Amino acid sequence: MDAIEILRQLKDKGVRFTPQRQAILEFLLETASHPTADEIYHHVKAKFPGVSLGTIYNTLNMLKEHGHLLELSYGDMSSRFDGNPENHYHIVCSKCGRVSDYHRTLIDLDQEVMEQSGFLIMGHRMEFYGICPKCREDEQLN
Amino acid sequence: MDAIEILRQLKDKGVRFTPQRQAILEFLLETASHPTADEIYHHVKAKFPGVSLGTIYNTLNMLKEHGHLLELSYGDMSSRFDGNPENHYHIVCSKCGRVSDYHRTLIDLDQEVMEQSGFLIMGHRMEFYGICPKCREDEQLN
DNA sequence: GTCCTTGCAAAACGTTTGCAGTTCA
DNA sequence: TGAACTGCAAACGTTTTGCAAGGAC
Repeated sequence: MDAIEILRQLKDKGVRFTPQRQAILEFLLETASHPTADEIYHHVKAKFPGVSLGTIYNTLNMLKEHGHLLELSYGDMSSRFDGNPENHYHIVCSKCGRVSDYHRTLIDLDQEVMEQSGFLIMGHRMEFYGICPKCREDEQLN
Repeated sequence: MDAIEILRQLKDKGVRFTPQRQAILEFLLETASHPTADEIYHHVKAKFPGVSLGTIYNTLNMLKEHGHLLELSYGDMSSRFDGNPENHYHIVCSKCGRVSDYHRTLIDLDQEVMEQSGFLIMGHRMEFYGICPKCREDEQLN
């Protein structure tokens, strides 16, 4: 599903289609880099020099509320955003902060957790923490 | 392992044993509530009226660096801290923000991820998102 | 005695809010 | 036309930093 299609669907919910939103969403869908709000801001600014950070956050929060975006936050740095929020997993480098995707079909635990906990489970997130190959290489050189 | 034992171990790494640190760590170990820094601050303040928030953060960061603490952050609120960071899982209520533990021995994925990704995996975190029983009840009443 | 830690205050940072003007439907 | 959105700037809450005084070892 591309940016235009998603925004058309959102129109039915009273969300307006604006060129800024299109640019933000297109960038999120085409990148696999889990960008921060600031990185999105600078990228969109190339096309729309007048765009503001407030608009970026406005759009990110709107997309998050409608389930088109996953926010990944880690106490020591700004949030990163993942525009492909279907169930997949992340590997976070504790040294450089890079976030990689890990593609693998895991067992479907949601149903089991729902039955055991009484929660109404909407989704899940799984993350592995470690040192990425590049940082391990750097460590060996020093 | 209790607070005193952990702090004794840290002494070998040049970390000083202070009563404030003991109080913070004791609270983290005895509670299952995943408190925020501010909640820890107010709790410790009962014993040490002069303690400052800066000291709380100082201690939390020190414990995190030494692997005695897991920081759980969620873009829309302040970080929560888990003083029992061995592998277990969380269920986060999207309405009230409460974090519950989910105890279950999962398959050991770390080794597999390590082989497939080239990362040196140190640990992982798994979280389920949904609505807790109390909030579901509240919804039905309204 | 040394160096780490504390408490305090100020600063920094990411994010949100308020508002006047603009744009989409 | 009217509600939603934009850009800007100010505000907000959490976390970090700088520094002088105090405490652990």
